[in-house]
Amino acid sequence: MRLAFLGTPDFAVKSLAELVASGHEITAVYAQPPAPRGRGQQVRPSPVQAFAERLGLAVRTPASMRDEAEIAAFQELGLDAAIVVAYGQILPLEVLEAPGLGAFNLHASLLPRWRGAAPIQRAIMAGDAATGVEVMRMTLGLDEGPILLSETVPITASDTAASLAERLATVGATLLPRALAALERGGAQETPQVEDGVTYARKISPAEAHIDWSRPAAEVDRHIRGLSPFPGAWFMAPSRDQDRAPVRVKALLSRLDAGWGAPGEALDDELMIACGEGAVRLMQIQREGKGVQDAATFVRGFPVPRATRLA
RNA sequence: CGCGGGGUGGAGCAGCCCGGUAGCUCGUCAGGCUCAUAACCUGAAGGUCAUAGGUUCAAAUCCUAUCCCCGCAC
Repeated sequence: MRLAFLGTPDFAVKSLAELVASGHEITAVYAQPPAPRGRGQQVRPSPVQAFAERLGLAVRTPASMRDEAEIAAFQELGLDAAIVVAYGQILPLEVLEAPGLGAFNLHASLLPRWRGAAPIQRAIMAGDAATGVEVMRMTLGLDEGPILLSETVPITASDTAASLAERLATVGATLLPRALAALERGGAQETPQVEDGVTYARKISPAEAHIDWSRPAAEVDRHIRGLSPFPGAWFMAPSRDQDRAPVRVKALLSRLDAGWGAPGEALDDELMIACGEGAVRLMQIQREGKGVQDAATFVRGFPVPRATRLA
């Protein structure tokens, strides 16, 4: 089929790769414009753009798909279908209706649960036992279109947003060629979303990343894993010298542990921290301005002895 | 010229502000203890303190330049 692929981050790269591998003609790849990123704030292309260019695909990076000329150019492509995976822009109706078969989106949740921007993080934070990926037909409403294909993916107790996203991206990528194959032979079944159980996955705000040790350990643990690695749940740890300012530290991986104490109190020398109920053990740590370290390495250079109070 | 942090024995860090040649936790090696051990005890090896200049009686510590590394809200 003659396709356009719209996507931006790493999550979308596997999908594009699968579509290419399954022999479809990728007429154009759309990605968010290159933005200043990383050290030196150099302008770098997004993962999808970089990948597409390596394959020699035509890439367009319009600032807005609402632009008249962009819409016209898109309509000129003569597409059978458009595939959208984490593109990062709301698409106007003209774009959704331009391809003969329509536009389809890969979404990382079991709709109608977690419509919106941060479904993976929200699913972990909410303690969902499973989530999934779905291919749906795009409509004007936010993630409200009918579902073509769906695959459930369990969430484990050691999943972080990163590890779960990795699996979802892999599974999701395999769904796209299947959906297209069904569409091609006219056998695609589109099931409207149920009205019940609609939730919205609000964008993660930096403010909510601060760990509240007074919450139950299960919640703290999910909070840490759901926000890992981005933006990273954090807390303040007192410096070795008392007269030095406390240090901001991110917890990137944790697990539940058995222990009780005042919220935020270290219950041993190895980062078992008391919560409102129970305790968590921090497994992976990142100090302000530093790289990621496992707990043992971190503690060697930054002791957090029993009875230390974290905030 | 976007911003910030850093380069100290194999690892992670302290020491630098208030100059006087190096410390902590771990690892390694040897010996001991133990039924045994990643546990414990004793001892040892291992560092031109990123590089090059400068100031000074004296620099990891102050000044200058260079190289390299790390982190920046999707």
